[in-house]
Amino acid sequence: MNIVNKDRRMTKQRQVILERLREVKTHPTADEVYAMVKEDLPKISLGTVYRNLDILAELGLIQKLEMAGQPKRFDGNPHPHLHGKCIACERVVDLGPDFDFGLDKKINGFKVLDYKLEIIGLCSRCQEKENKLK
Amino acid sequence: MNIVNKDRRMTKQRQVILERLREVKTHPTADEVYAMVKEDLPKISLGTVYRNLDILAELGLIQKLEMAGQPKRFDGNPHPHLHGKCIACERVVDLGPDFDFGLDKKINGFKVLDYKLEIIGLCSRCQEKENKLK
DNA sequence: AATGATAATAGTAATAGTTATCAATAAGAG
DNA sequence: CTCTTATTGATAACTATTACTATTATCATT
Repeated sequence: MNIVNKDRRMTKQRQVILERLREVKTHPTADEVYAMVKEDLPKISLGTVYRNLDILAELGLIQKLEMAGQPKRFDGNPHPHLHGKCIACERVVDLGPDFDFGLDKKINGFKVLDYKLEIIGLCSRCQEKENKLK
Repeated sequence: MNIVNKDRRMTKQRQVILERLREVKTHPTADEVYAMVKEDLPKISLGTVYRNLDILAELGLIQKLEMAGQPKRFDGNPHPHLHGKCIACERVVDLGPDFDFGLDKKINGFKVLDYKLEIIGLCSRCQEKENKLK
């Protein structure tokens, strides 16, 4: 594993968290990751999960999604892409490549360095359900 | 006051919270609103502030800003507009009218009903400071 | 393979922000 | 003025997350 350097060690816990997160296309919360990983490592502690999710995000191996007013979610795919939050089923789904919002430009004198775009709506699955009810 | 209806009463507390929030161009947190309002109503409780901020937002008289990973902030201006979060001074500043992102369209089958755009960068004040240091 | 420095762990306490509970109070319709 | 009940202050509870600490495990160096 190439994430090992003088400051970081690859522990079993860190490895399993990363593997598990990569296997899955949902965007689990720390609690959900905890539940998933406990299947392999029943003795792992929740603090360890939080710590490692932060470290893995810091290393750029995963993504930390901070949705407004909700628990953070984690994405095994580290490449930036757009996320949609379904108001019906509460799932967070991938919507493909992010917009090129354009960084380093200015809006009203404010220098844009980064941005977070959160799409809220209905996933295709819930739209179908909605249509059947009519 | 026209906010009064069969379910809502205009209490002194609610009134002061609204007035105070309207006077100010910052985007205070619930705690900060609490401090501001206590000047007029020393006996008000924090719970009352939270409750009324929610109700006022629900009535469309103010805006609740849910920034990713930070305490909620409140805006006395209920009209949608873009906000920028300065990474240097931590202030939230108004950036003028929001983009017309386009609602009810679909992205990859996902029906867009709403969205939240959060700009992160440097406010003009902090850019000046930065330039002086060079 | 054994050693040693120290990163990481499990378990738990602590914190921040927010929401819920409830008896007492007060808005405002009649 | 009276009555209904929304609202309040005070406080407990709750959720998500971070901090603390003695013990354990990784891994570079022997």
